[in-house]
Amino acid sequence: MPELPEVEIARRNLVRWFDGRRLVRAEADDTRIFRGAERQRFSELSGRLESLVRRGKYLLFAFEGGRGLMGHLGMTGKFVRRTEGHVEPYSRARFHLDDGHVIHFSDPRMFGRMEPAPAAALRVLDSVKLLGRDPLADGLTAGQLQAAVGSSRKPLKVALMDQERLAGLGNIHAAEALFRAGLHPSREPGSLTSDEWKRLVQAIRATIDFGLKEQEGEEPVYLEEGRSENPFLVYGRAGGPCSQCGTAVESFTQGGRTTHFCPKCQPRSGVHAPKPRAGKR
DNA sequence: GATAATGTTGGAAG
DNA sequence: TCTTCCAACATTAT
Repeated sequence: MPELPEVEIARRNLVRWFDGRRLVRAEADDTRIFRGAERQRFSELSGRLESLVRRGKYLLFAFEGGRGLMGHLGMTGKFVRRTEGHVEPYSRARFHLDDGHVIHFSDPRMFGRMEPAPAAALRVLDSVKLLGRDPLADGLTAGQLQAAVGSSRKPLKVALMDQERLAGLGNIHAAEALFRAGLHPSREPGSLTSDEWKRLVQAIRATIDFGLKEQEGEEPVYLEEGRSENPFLVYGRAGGPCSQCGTAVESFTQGGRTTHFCPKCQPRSGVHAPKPRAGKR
């Protein structure tokens, strides 16, 4: 369920877990997380973790000896640290460290991905090289946001989730950022005023900061796991009161994903009349 | 049982 | 060719 903040927390945890330690054995099950990649090269990884870079929702591992790994958590992937001998459910790949710990890549739905590649080649992997600016790693100004997203003719929220325009926002955090900015998800990117771009860039920062605070800790905490209440401002609150004005939060489908918004705090000004949707056959 | 879920991709349809 | 839509991936939770 990882979007930028969750992946960044995963990165920080991994850096901490690897700090001062050596990878003594890497092994992975034969599952679809490798897609077309060469799984056997996963087991060639070893030694110190020299760098771990996050680009959007992707993690780029560089190990001693120039070997590397691209990782993506998909919808349900996570890295957890266990002691040697523990059986981790849905563990798909494992890093055995020299301190008795095993870092598992656990992913029940296997939407995540692993691709071993020379460390120097990671940034030019097809899926990585096309990524847009990363708001946290690269910084983001209102002008840069406008340049990246303003030319899209898709609805604003869909454009924000386009990883080639802006890397890292997913369904939850795009909705949250739009709520914070008071912008309707269906706004046309080209119609935003410079004041609205400023509001949006600040909202994106606030959303990411909130997500980082929300997720920090030893274990990845996802919404459905032991989370007593929904920590988000609008996401998942359809039918409930808006946290700001009390109006009922609404939801609709956009770009194949469910979008939540407050009709009062996020007015439709500037929205084109909704295109009549073709009925399904 | 039906439905939907924090992501990405590939192919069909327009 | 470009854009849009949708199924697929595999599992859990409501």
